[in-house]
Amino acid sequence: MSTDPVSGRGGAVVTAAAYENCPVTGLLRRIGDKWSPAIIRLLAERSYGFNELDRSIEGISRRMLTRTLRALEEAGFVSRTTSGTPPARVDYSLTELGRSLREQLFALGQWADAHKSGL
Amino acid sequence: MSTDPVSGRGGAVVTAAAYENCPVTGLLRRIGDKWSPAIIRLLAERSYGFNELDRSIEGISRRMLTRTLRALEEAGFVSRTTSGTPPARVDYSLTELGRSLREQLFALGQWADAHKSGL
DNA sequence: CCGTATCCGTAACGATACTG
DNA sequence: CAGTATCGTTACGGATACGG
Repeated sequence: MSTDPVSGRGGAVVTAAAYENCPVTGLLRRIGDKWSPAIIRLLAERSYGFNELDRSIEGISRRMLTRTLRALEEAGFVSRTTSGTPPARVDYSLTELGRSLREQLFALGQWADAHKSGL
Repeated sequence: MSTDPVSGRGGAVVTAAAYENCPVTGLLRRIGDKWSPAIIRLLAERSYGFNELDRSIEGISRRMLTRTLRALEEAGFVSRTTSGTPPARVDYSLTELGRSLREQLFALGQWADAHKSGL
């Protein structure tokens, strides 16, 4: 049985404790920020350097790029590997978990595209 | 071909215009707020009244319940039907689109449960 | 029973300048 | 190339009180 309130097996009341630990809610809040989808989408094809990502996502600031990458890394979706002395080269890529997540988002995208709602 | 940047067919650069119109991003930001998942989860089983929802979701305020319901209604996921004179009775339930979304979230929940990441 | 109005604190985000 | 530091603005969310 799932511990997930959103999976619908927690009784008739959504308790605060169960909701905080809900995997779906946690996931949605993590990738529901402004830039995570764009980063995941790009890294799905190949690995990127920092400035390269910056240039590839119109409108993002380096500050938010750093913060979002760190968050995705902490969640286990993105891996960061350093290489070389100055000029430093850093490689960002999706982990196995990240690629798995990406497939889920792709499926969600198929659905969203088919069911254009009030967006 | 999808217009969705996250679906991965928009070229090597994520433009601001394409990103704003991205169905996945829009969807994630809409249901990635604090209370939408809880509401959707409850309404998936049956329809609820306002105060009934309020009591069923521990920690939510009436203010946020109202705002979240309005947003979900505007997106087409929730329907709101009034009935009767004071004391007014209002029924909230999932639309067909909302039930469809719920299934997607359920699938996402299965995945999240199976791939416990750094939550 | 079903909300709205107001106020306030926190967190997200953006702009800019600076560093190894 | 790959970031950090600082500052200001805006969005999100909670508390409380009031009205239909």
